[in-house]
Amino acid sequence: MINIFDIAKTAGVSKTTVSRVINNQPGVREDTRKKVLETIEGMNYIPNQAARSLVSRKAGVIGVIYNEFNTSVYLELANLLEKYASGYSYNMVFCSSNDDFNAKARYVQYFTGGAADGVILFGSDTRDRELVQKIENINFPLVLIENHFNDLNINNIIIDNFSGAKRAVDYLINMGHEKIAHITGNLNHRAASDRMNGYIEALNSAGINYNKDYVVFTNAGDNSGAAGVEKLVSLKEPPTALFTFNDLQGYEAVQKAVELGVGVPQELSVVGFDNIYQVLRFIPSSMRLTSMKQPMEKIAEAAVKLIIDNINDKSTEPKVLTFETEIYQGTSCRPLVKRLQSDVG
Amino acid sequence: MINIFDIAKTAGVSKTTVSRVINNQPGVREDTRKKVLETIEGMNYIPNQAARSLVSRKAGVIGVIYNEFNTSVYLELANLLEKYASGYSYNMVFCSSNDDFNAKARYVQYFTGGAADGVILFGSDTRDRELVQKIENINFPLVLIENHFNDLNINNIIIDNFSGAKRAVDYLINMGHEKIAHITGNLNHRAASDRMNGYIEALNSAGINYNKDYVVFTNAGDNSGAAGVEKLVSLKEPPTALFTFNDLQGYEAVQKAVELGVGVPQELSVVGFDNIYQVLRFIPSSMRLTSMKQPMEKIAEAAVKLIIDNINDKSTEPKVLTFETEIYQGTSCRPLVKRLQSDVG
DNA sequence: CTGAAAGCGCTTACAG
DNA sequence: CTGAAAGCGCTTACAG
Repeated sequence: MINIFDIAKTAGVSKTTVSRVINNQPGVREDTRKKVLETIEGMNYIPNQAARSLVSRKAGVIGVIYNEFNTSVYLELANLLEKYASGYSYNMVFCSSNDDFNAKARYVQYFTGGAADGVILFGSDTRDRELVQKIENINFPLVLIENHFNDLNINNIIIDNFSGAKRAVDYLINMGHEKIAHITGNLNHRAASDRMNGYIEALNSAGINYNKDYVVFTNAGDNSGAAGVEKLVSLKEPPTALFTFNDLQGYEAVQKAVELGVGVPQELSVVGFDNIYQVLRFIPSSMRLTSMKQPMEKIAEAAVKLIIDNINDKSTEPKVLTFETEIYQGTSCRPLVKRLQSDVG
Repeated sequence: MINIFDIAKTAGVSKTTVSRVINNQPGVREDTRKKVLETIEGMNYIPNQAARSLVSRKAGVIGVIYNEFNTSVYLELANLLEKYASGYSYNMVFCSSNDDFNAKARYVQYFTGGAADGVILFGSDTRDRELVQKIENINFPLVLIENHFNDLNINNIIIDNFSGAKRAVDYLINMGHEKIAHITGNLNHRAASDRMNGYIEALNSAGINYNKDYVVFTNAGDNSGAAGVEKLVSLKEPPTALFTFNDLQGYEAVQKAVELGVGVPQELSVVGFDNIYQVLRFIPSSMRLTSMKQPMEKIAEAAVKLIIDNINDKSTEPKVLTFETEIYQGTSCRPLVKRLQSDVG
């Protein structure tokens, strides 16, 4: 393997000069620089990353840990993170723990051992607490995205699920709906309980009574949206609108409702959460679910800024940034008023 | 930052002994090992990755470069690569070039500079040639997946698009179809021309004449499937079956055909390529496209094995491994024979 | 503008 | 079973 000394010898200069050229530092005569660059090019020299970061004490890398690479709104986030990091001349590298705690611990050790200058931990997993604490113990730059260790006082970027859910249900209420159902996620997860509470708050604010028949508790697993809507439409007084914990349940609910002869949006308006369609936009579909959309660009920008600030000054106070969702109006909702009028008329 | 010397001093042993413990090497008395481990734990010590790889000349890392993280069948591949690498005690780290050549060059430099022991370059991009050659010049372990620099003699894992396409069209022929159309991809790309040639070969083998009206040339862009099928169904003698370059076109074609009053599969059978549904399986849909499926597990396993073999022995001859696709039978095809019989009856 | 020397934090022979 | 010493390939003061 060819190293900086080989280049120095061939170019007839010192290692120091080669180093200056590699790092684009000033104080090298133009012809010297040129000669060195030619030698580097000619000998296919690539500076050793390990040696560089060992001595400079920085890797120029931000590490991102995912639980899994899957088709979700957070896949888009990866590309955006890279884009913003690139603007700060940082490399952004990703890994997937494949939902294996040991693998995640391995990647944390890898990054915190100096392979990265900071770590972004993405996604919610209560088992992460121990790892998060380890990272904090060594005062290693860290940003969480969508995680909830509120007691830990760390950089965290979160989505305002409560307000988003309230806004979703307000949207339905403003369309004249009062019989509004909710299919929950796993209420042990913060996102699910927040969305559930937003649903309740919207009803309360509008003076609509909470009807326990209209709330279907699920763990957000496969088929939970379909099973949920099946229960709801079989009620004596079925709801005219439905807010689901996420889009998967929303799409499932739409499909199942139609199968059962309940038209969407004619007889049932549906609002989901996440607007996953932005990831799936290439899949043609006649139905576009109305949903709450997360501001991915802003999230990526903030995450990168936060981690870099933390890298540059390790004594900064941790920040918690909250982002609001906005409604995407698809084709799965319609005002209730008009139907009542035409029924009367 | 606390280092191996701090641990050695506190534990009352030498750095060498600490190193042995860190690396699980034999030749350390059990109580010594225990004492060292406790010291490491108590002082939150994490070995410096840069120093380790500088001296050991290995990173324990395989780098994977994507053009972009997006919702495709190759997203699943990422998780599988991690899984297999993990089995060999390698970390698998990923990066996205965001389709920016400079960014890709930066990541190549990063990995080949010692941040990784080998690189897997994923996806087809003719601009990659220069980078591939650079990596080859320094004899750095490299595996391409689905790329086609046939002249370069490098490790490559490819899908047999020709045979796959032939098999797809054979499937339609065996159902009694003869009027079989094809919507192409961008024929400048190897995958597209191979699939096109497989289509032709299937027709030839069955003694069916090539009908140029049945072939719609596209660049596989948005709406190419919809536009293609629109042309086809307006022919005097419209085809009874369609093979599309990929699933996106397939799904588009199905939807557009139905919109135009052409039932799928009643009046038109459609076969796609890639079986992207395995990535999208959570999206409920009443239609499941029949498609050619790539053996992702085998591809991931082979890629990891190939790169590790190359890391362990840099003088091995490059291998080109070809994988066959298999048909996934969805609900978008049906035999022509039955319809003819019922038409007659 | 250029270079000699020290040192980053480890692992690896080597010696005992 | 344990440790002293050399050295991996760089960058960073420092000196000139």
